[in-house]
Amino acid sequence: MSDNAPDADAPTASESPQRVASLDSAANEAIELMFFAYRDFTDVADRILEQHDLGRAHHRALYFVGTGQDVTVGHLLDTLNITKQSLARVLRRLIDLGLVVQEVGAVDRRQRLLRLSGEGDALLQELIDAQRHLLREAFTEAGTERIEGFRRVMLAIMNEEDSARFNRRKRTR
Amino acid sequence: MSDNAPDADAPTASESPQRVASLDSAANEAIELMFFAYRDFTDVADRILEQHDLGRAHHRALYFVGTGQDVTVGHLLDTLNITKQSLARVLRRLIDLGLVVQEVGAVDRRQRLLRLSGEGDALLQELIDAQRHLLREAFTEAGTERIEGFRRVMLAIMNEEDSARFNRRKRTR
DNA sequence: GATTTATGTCAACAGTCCTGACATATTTTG
DNA sequence: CAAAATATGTCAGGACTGTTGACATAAATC
Repeated sequence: MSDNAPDADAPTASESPQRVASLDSAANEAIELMFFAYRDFTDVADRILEQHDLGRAHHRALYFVGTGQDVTVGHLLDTLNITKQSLARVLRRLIDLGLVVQEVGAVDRRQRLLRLSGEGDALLQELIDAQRHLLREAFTEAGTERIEGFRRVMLAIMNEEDSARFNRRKRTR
Repeated sequence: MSDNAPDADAPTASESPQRVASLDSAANEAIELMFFAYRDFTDVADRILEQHDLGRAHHRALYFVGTGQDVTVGHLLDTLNITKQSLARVLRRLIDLGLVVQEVGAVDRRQRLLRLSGEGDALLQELIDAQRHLLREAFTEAGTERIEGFRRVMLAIMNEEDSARFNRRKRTR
């Protein structure tokens, strides 16, 4: 049997059984953390959306239209990872409600540039405020020095495509 | 209650504008972190579920049946926050497929105690493995010393009911 | 001019969630 | 014990969001 005495600071590639086990149990716990935290995070927005008879799909479209610049239908399809038809239904509703407006692209006239109307922006801000408020309270409760740990882990959970997109979006703004 | 450095969460009169602003921008960023990380986290399970023609709802039911003990229909309704009808459909499918079995409660014979069959457990393990693997890699990539920050923030994002349930579940196992 | 690209739309189907009503068996309570 | 409460199951019907595949138009590109 191999010696598995607790070697708390063995820094090398040698993964001690304990270290792997604790990584596993942290990961097991994290499966549930993801479930419950995400549910409650979306719930605060859902409550607002309900009042406007909109769903999560509308929220997502509104969000990425409102926080991006020169967002086209194609960009949105890419970001949301849904089909044209799914998006079309959602976008149609938002446009009919006057929350999103379309403009013919200046450079490429096939494109439809999407942006929020005043009303659309007001709703989006309401949604963002609610989630931002929840997260701010969480950061304060957890201790602001823990934000970076949260942030790095969340980034690492994303696949490359998404973290790349994420950084691209961040840089752009 | 508070176990923090004096400076970490002094919510007193001295909230500097900078501090609030950086908290806000961290929270803004976190809105997107939640979206992308959760999507990619669920994606690894979705790919497996697809092969069995099951959806996320089945995954959740399977998960909480498999990781709990003496799980009843009522418990599941409570944990999942869905209606009886939604659960019934999902559970019916899992039972018909032989992944979940029911037993009449020993103490209360109105209850139906739910547990996984061998097949059900095998599938659940496959799902858990996939997500655990993703999370382990993320922890390693982010640095294991950051797990605690992630963990605390996620716990703080949850509402009280869920963090209480969460801790109850943990203790129970 | 032919092809590709960006967008829109139609039809049809699936999964998941909801509400409300009603039925049955069992336990608890007055 | 009879009545009320509880745990579960089921039916009807509606809403939202996602899918596939086909087809149409306008504009850009080769």
